[in-house]
Amino acid sequence: MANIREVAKKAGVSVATVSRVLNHPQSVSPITTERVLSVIKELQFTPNGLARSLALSRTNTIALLVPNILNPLYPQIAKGVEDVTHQKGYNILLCNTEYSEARENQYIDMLLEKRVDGFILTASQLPPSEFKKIKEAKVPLVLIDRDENPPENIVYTDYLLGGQLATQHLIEIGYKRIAHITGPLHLRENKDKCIGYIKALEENQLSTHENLIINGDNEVEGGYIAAKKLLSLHNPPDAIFAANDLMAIGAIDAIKTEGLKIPNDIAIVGFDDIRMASLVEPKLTTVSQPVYKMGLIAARILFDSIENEDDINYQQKIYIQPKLMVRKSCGHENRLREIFN
Amino acid sequence: MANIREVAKKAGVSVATVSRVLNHPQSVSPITTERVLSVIKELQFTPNGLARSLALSRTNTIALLVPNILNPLYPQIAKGVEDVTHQKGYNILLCNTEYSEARENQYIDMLLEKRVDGFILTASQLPPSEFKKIKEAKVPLVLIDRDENPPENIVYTDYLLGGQLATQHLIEIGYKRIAHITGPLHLRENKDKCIGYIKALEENQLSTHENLIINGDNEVEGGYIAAKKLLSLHNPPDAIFAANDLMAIGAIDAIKTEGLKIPNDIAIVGFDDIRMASLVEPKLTTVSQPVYKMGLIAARILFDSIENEDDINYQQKIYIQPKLMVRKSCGHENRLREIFN
DNA sequence: CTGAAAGCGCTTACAG
DNA sequence: CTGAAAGCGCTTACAG
Repeated sequence: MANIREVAKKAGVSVATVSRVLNHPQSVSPITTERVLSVIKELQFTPNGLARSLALSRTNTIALLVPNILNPLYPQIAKGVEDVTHQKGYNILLCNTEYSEARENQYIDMLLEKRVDGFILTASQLPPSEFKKIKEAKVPLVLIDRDENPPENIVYTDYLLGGQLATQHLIEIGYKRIAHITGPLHLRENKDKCIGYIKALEENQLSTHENLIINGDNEVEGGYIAAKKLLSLHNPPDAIFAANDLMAIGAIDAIKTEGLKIPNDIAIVGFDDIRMASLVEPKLTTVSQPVYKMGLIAARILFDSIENEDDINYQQKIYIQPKLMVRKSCGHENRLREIFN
Repeated sequence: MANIREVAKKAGVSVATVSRVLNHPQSVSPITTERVLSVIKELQFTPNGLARSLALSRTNTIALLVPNILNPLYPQIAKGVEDVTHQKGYNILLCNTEYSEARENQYIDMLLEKRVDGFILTASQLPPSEFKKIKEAKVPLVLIDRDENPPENIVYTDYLLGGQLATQHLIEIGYKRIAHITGPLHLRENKDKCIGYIKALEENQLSTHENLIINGDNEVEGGYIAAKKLLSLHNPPDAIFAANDLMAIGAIDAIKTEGLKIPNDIAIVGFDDIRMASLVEPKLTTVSQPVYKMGLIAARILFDSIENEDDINYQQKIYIQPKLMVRKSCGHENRLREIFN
């Protein structure tokens, strides 16, 4: 492949001039520019971005780490990030951490070597000490749904509020024995949802029952298994709040296979509002977070940091308000009817 | 950030030795190695991958272009690619082309400048002439579901067979007026599905009706709209074959809002077997392609090419056999009962 | 408006 | 086992 030297030679100019034609065309005479451009075309010269990045200390590439691209949440975030990134002329290095701290760490090292201009970490598992590597390399960083509250740029959904909203809604409809299927509890977002759930119960003088709180894995299968367990209780719940939609959908499946009706026999509320939520039967009442927008926002914050290196110590913290999407699975219609009768 | 020169100085060796410790440790004396390693740790030296790549002409990065990461097919492909890629110590640059030839082109130029070691293009829209850019740069390339049959490495599902399988199945159950909602017809895969559909009808002496073939957009919404149109026909179909599951799910939604029962009033078969397919009500009969595996295979072929540069002219072509997943939405159970009664 | 030259930070063939 | 030096392919401050 042709390099800048060959272009310069063939055009009868210095490599400096070729470089200027590419980067600061206004500083080169039109005649020269034209000549160089035609040689570039003739030789099909594609400038070497590695050399360029090495000289400029800028790669126009950012890293996006997600725990599991198969969870429909993350493609939405990725899309949000990409829409900003593309418009800025950047590329995204995408990594799946599989919720593994080791893999996340390993990827961060690779990415640091590749000199990415910034990081967006979602649901990061890393101990704060590990962020130091990134900070010391002076690479801007944005955390989405980090399980703590470190001194970094963050975009965080108020999951505690979300858990409250879901539970409060079920309480208002009239349910008394509300179960909760949690996500993996080492992630703060899941702890927060659970705390919100308990808080709502307590605020309404409802007692919490330990056997009504079951751990799930954030997957359809986990929701299925958890719901089966709940249904086999001596005193089964009359409603379930699942910490994500995937589990809620698994729970719906389990409930149906037991021959029970939703919401008549048991109500269910999810979390995330993935597209599937409004397509299952009955349509799932769930807590919605603007995931695509969170990707957008995270990317914008990241570029803020990239473009203002001086502000390295200025952090932006965005807290997202989740919203309840009332559909069919919570049975609010039936209950209203009961009340009116 | 420390560079290799500072490490060398502090360790009292040459930069060559530091480089060797990093890349060929067996060629350096244990004592020296240890000393260098400790300085590396002390200085928190992170080797500059750009410089390394520039010297080696290898970036350990491949590009993956998808038309729309929000379509659940593509995260599965991405996962397959990533699993191989991670194990090889490579990273993925992910790009969303939005089915736009311009955007795809633009990304390919950026990626070529960044000197990626290989490309995986899914559902590429590019005219063959554009592949030349990649070929001339001698960058290995694998196409997944490319809309033609170019002289490249390809992984292609036999969509024509898939279309036949779906339609044949409906015919065998006993349906006579089978409609087809197509995907965008400028993509070969959608043409192929449609041809398969027609072929199955013809092979069974069923006539095709132009108004039973409706264009869709591969999205839930498009399926919804298309189904509405079909239902409003003077002589509506008794079964629908949708070119993808998203549209099939949209169609199910439309059919339900019309107060019709699936499959009793009208049957439906989709394509792709996305996870949602087995979670909607009724569970969707669909044609399955092993998408994750296709990602794996594509990545393996790519690494074959990357690791055997000499074989640049040797192309692998993998044709994937789709499989029919019979569930509830096609009504095969009801029909069987009819036959037995 | 243009060129010569230093610099970005690595790797490795060659010589010892 | 180790070092000096050339090379990878750019950019830009400096001088003209």
